[in-house]
Amino acid sequence: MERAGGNDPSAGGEEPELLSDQIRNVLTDEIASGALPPGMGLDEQELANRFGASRTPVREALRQLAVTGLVEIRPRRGVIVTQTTPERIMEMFEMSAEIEAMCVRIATYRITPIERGRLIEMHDASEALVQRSDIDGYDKFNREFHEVIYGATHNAFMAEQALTIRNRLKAFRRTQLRHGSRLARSREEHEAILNAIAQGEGDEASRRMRAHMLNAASAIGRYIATQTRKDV
Amino acid sequence: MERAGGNDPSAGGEEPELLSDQIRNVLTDEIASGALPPGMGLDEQELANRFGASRTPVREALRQLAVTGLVEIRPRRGVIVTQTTPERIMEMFEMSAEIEAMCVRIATYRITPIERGRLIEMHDASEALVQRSDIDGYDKFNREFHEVIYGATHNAFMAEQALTIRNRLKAFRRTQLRHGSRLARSREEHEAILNAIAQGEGDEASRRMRAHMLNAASAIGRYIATQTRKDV
DNA sequence: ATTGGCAATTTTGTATACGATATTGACTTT
DNA sequence: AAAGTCAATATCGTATACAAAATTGCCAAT
Repeated sequence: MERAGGNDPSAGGEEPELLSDQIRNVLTDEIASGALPPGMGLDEQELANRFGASRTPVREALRQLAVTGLVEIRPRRGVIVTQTTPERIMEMFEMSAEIEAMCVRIATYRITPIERGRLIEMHDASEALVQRSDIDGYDKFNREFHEVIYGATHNAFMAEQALTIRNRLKAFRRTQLRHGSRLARSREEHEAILNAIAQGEGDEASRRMRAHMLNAASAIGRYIATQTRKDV
Repeated sequence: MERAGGNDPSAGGEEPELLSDQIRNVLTDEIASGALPPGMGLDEQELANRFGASRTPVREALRQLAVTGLVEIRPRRGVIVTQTTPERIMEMFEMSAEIEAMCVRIATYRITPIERGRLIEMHDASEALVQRSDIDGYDKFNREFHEVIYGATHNAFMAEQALTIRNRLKAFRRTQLRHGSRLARSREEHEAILNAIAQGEGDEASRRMRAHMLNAASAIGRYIATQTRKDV
């Protein structure tokens, strides 16, 4: 999606940060983090006051979030944080798993030695994180690991889409790797994937990636099943 | 993307059509159809005059289109229709092919007899369209055919995403099936896919779908390669 | 003739204003 | 007492107003 869902203040061009963009980014984070829970109504004037701005940039931000699906706009009835049912969350996780599987399959056939080297290097370094049970550190590594794979598809559009979907799931992945055991398992799965890549077995890498993603998702799924029951 | 890129005036709820939504839909179509060519600047006041509205709803529409990637906003420097390079178009086609392949694979394992019956029925009816060389008719059938497959994944989120990507490629698929021969070939490929589905061979259906999509894309690719060279 | 800088103009980004629709609460009626 | 109706209020959608930044055109200087 271009620089869309974009928290992308990089891109050398040195573009000015518009108020509406800042507001959009803050709201994105707050929704993803759960600070603004699903179903909560978002009053334009109220948000405007909070940000010290007028309704105009707030409105623009909300409209953009609606395209992403983060909020829902009912004409003349206000904006609410999208209520995501457990079923839909599971659908999103499945989609995410399939996308990752797709990416790794293509990446297997196109990855360069340099990229593969970087993956292996990152993977090696991750062992220390597991032993330290450094959850936040592993989380960061994990994200980068998957992003390198996106890049190795050498299809920028695909990489963007994959990242967009992954980001969209961030809100629900929050509670994910909170067990050290999952950390170690995750790393083993990464290794299995890397082996398949090294042997040029795209389909096998794809299957292992799908399993990897669904393993991660199932833990969350059990949590969500109990957690979101309240507002369904 | 929810009801995002959404020309979706259905959804029983009977929501009022906002000016900003109407403008967004019109602009979407005009960009997709090429009436607003890539690189063209979009002046807010000018558009407002054209639609007999003020700048406010026009701005909201443009901001939403930017999220989709149809237009590009350079802060304080105006809005232009996104310049899509031939490379990127090919990337989008590849992504589309992979998504379709992914969907049909999952659909193979989950499709209901009723859904399969509908696919076969549509496929049978399409023979007449081929013989008549009814390109527009076949185009419509083709879209529905693929949408039924999306639905058969029984993953609404996946179906939405697939449709969003497909719609986004509409602009570049315009010149596609302009040869009767491609029409017949397309139908044969559909049949091969249906056979794989019938036998429960998800991976095979997936491969055939990928080939089907890439066949369609390659014809366009050759066209685009010559056509878009002007503005690169 | 070309390039550099400056002023005028245009256009964007944000703020404010206004009309219309939905929501809320009280009151009446059964 | 419960339900329906109507008025008051609040909030949304759009229009207009204003300030800041970028583009454009002109003039001068090399």
